[in-house]
Amino acid sequence: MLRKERLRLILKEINLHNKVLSGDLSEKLSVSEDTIRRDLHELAEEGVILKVHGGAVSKAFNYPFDGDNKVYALKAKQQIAEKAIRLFKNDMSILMEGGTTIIEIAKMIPPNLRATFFTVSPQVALTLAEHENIEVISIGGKLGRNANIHTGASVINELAGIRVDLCIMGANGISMKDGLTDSDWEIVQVIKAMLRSAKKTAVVSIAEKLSTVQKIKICEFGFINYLITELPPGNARLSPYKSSQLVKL
Amino acid sequence: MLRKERLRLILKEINLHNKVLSGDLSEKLSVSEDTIRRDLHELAEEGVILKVHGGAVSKAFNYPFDGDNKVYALKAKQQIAEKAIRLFKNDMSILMEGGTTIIEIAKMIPPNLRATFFTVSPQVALTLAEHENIEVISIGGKLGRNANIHTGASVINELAGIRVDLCIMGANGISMKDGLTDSDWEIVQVIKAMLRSAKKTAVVSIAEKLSTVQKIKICEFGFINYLITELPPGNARLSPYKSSQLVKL
DNA sequence: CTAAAATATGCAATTTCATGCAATAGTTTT
DNA sequence: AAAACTATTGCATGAAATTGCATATTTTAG
Repeated sequence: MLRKERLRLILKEINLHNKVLSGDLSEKLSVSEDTIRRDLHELAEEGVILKVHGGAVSKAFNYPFDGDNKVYALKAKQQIAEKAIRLFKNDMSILMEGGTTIIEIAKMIPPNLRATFFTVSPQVALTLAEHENIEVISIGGKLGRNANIHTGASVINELAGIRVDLCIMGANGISMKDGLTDSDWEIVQVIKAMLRSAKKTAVVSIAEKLSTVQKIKICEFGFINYLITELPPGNARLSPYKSSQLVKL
Repeated sequence: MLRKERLRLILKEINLHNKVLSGDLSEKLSVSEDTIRRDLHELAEEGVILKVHGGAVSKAFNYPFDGDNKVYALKAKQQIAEKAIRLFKNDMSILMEGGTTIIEIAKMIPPNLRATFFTVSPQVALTLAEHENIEVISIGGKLGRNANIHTGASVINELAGIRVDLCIMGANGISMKDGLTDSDWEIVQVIKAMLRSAKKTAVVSIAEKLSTVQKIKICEFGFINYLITELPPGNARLSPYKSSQLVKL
């Protein structure tokens, strides 16, 4: 059998079943596993499959959402993400909310970080799943209408049962006087539960949201350990925000 | 024999069988392998074939799909989706597994359908979320490494607590003799739990997977109410599949 | 942490390939 | 028709590709 022929069969098998094991292919195609590995390596180089320990998986299956969506204020959010990942250390457990900023953080996690992530956002879960060394646990529940966040009593329940080192959350309104606020009651309930589950909490937000207030209160600033914006920590617009334990990044 | 004539025969052979071996041709046409190689080289220069180590393959043979992130056998999966949504009625509760076929179903749900969907797949959840009138509930848990499906004890637990009208699932291996099979133990556990939670079960699969068997058994065909492929229900390839309650779509 | 599985890498045996060369066949020119 | 010339072919040789095995390393699972 020609090598090319074999490569094509492997590709077909992967597209058909979403994943293959080197051992199975070796048996089916009557070549050594070494050869299969070399084949998979080549297909992965071409970018048509995704090689994993033990075999390979279909790429289309793993990235069906690599879309065209433009993110508002992407650059600022990436700057925020760069700062946020400095808080991550090996073997931490980290709870992530949802939103475009937090997805940017998830994308930017260094590949060698070894940690456990909890999240209430399917998008964040999928983004996190692309990293080899991290374990992803979705807190499931009713998918909220407005934001793509799991909400409802089951989420609150599950969150009550976990304890993480760090919680990363966004906030729609940030002001020193009124604390963190949002406009969606369901989401506020979830965020409150997240706060209770975390030893430390970081709030990420583009500067544009500073000094804005939404209808529903999440918490006072006293509960927040880190405030991360795209501004340098010394910027005048951040000077109103201070509390005994607040660190600006 | 004229060289031109030989070239024509070689090309015909490749178009017929999608591949040729230099050795075979040498024997069949009574010329040395060197000559065959020179012939193949020339045809490859013209761009009509693809020369590979050991012989040549047809150009169309090279890659079965064109794009980057295209779904394999998309058209067939869309045909399946069209049939599957015929099972959906207002006010049903429906449990969906994951996979590219099921995502196509989720995309194709009619906008006016009013129903509750449960799913163990973040991607399916997000796809479902685009429909106004349906409620989406994620069954959360550890995100599996191979497929993007929530797995683990918590998923089994949660599934044990729900009862739905219909379960839509894929299967990697389908055969009348061995029933439904898959290759991932974690996923099989989840699917088994899904089966227990559903009053009726539909299996969707492209015809290519028929008569294939994977390592781990999910269940016999007797547990399945609907088998949905892209083939018409009367197709001969479906005739082996029959049980007292099985409906083919 | 430890043991088992999977992987990467170097190596050797085999097969296939490219190239130069000479012999032959076919074509053109004289 | 003979000479000159070009194209084709087979063979020899060294280069390159392919594959399986041995071994060291990495990854995974318990």
